Amino acid sequence: MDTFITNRIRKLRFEANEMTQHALAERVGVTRQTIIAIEAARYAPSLELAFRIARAFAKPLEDVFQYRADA
Amino acid sequence: MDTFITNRIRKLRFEANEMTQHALAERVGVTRQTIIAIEAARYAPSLELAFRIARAFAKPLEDVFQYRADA
DNA sequence: ACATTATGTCAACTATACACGACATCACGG
DNA sequence: CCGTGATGTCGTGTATAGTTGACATAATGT
Repeated sequence: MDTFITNRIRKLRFEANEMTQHALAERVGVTRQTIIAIEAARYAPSLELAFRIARAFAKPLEDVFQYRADA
Repeated sequence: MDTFITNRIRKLRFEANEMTQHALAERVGVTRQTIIAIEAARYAPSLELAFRIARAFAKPLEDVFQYRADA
């Protein structure tokens, strides 16, 4: 169960000139705690937020978030 | 403002041998009402469900769901 | 005329994404 | 030694995704 969504946000933040969680949060319009929770995969973002995060990194969505289907 | 996610589910259902809403719902593990609401864009699916729907059509996620960013 | 299938609506509920404030830790620079 | 920035936790509250059951309607078939 857990969550079936993984992500590469932390990696992409460091590749993107070491963008901080706070900076990313501001860019995509959520709070710092939300970015922390998503990075830690405590929960998956909404589809809309996933799109905004992917766009913040100028990457296709499936490059940032992966779905592992062992349902 | 409404929702910023649009989708091509209805079109893809008919292209996929006229798959019914009920059949799609079963394939992705949600109820029929959920598919109706998403098709009608009354709300956006979760990221996880979006991945499952895209996979049901064997399409990349961004082929099924679009984000329009006039926030 | 009746049954069935596909689509849609409504209301009440549960689960979860996200906000907000407070507080803790660690690294770094002055 | 102290301040600040970056990361993380906890608790509580709100918004929204998704469920369930009931009911409506149009289209098709027998």
